[in-house]
Amino acid sequence: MYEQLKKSLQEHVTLSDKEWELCKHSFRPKRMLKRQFLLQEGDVCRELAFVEKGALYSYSLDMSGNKRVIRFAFEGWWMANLQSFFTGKPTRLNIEVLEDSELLILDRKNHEMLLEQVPPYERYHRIIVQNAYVALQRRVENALGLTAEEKYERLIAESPAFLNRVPQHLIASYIGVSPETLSRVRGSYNR
Amino acid sequence: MYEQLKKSLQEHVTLSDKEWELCKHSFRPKRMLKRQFLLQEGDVCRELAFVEKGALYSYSLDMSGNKRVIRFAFEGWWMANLQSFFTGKPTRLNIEVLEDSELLILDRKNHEMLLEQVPPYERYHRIIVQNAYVALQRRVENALGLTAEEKYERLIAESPAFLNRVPQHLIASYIGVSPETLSRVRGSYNR
DNA sequence: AAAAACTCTTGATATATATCAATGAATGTG
DNA sequence: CACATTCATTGATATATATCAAGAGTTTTT
Repeated sequence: MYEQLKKSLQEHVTLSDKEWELCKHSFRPKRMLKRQFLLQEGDVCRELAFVEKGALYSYSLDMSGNKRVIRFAFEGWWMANLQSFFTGKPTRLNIEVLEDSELLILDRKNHEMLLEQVPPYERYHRIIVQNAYVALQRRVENALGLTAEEKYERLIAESPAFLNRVPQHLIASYIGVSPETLSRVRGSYNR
Repeated sequence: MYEQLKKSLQEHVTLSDKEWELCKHSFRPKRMLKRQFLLQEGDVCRELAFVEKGALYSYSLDMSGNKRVIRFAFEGWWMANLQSFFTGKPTRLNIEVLEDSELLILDRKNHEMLLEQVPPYERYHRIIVQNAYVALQRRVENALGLTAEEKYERLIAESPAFLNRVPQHLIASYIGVSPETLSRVRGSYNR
């Protein structure tokens, strides 16, 4: 149940057994089924979720009620709305379960306790957020000013794993094109 | 010369006098003039820059040679290409001086020394990157799927300071529209 | 097994925005 | 001060992509 978490921590920092036990017991396991919501628009995000198994995605709804996918999270990834988590303000985002999942939930109090008590945990978190920032910046570069075809090519190059696990219309939303356009881009690809 | 840096640190963490001295002396001051380059495409980013005074911006060049603005940095902000800084690989970005500037430069060795030696510095960095991540995610939301007019409205709402200090064509690039379109959006606004 | 809901594809049309081009204003430079 | 750059505006046109609409194939639900 905690394999992915342990693996993720060990990839970036070294923990004593005692530190690991303290981390481990700060999380609460939670199973969720496809289509369930981890967070809904208007809620305050009070917890961080670590994905042990399965897949989640977050999105906002535009004025016409269309989903605007923000990001996906698979095994070994974190998911939350950090803005709401840190500010305590209601979120504009929904987090929905894409595949039946096993999550490890960490509430704010425990998160802060770990940051204080376990220095490698704070280091881990710095590195994780750093990496997420770099990836996100790359995404901004790919979102602005590219054609639909270029966006799709870059997705294939940079995040091929998404293609097998995520419905095409969510991919379309993620790269900021309509589902029809993505379908046509893919169509012209096969010729 | 170190006012902004001290202010930025104190906003997020508490440092002993000794820790502050250690931080301070790890930086190297550097003056730069408008149009000079802090980093050029193909270079490896080996330093973090903190802006004491002035303004910088980073951008990549698309296939047609047009600038694609990634971000701006004013007093109290950090600037670097983190991807290149952490991986040691050559950057695709240019960092150019927008207004004559006073920078504080921190090389990788000193950065890592501070992370090790000064716990509040690591905490500061975690928080800074966290905040940058939240801001960047907001930007992705604003970049994808909005009309030119909506993008401009959100920029006014969220980063009004940019408008006074940055030429309009760079703003246009930053929000991902052509300079002509931005000009027209602004024009229709004044009526 | 039938019905319902979801997903992808394909076609026709509309539209927002890029592109091309010219002009004038503002700014910097020898 | 003349000259060259840079910058913003405006018009005409082209084009990529959204939107609207229908149908076929899947998957899910009852």
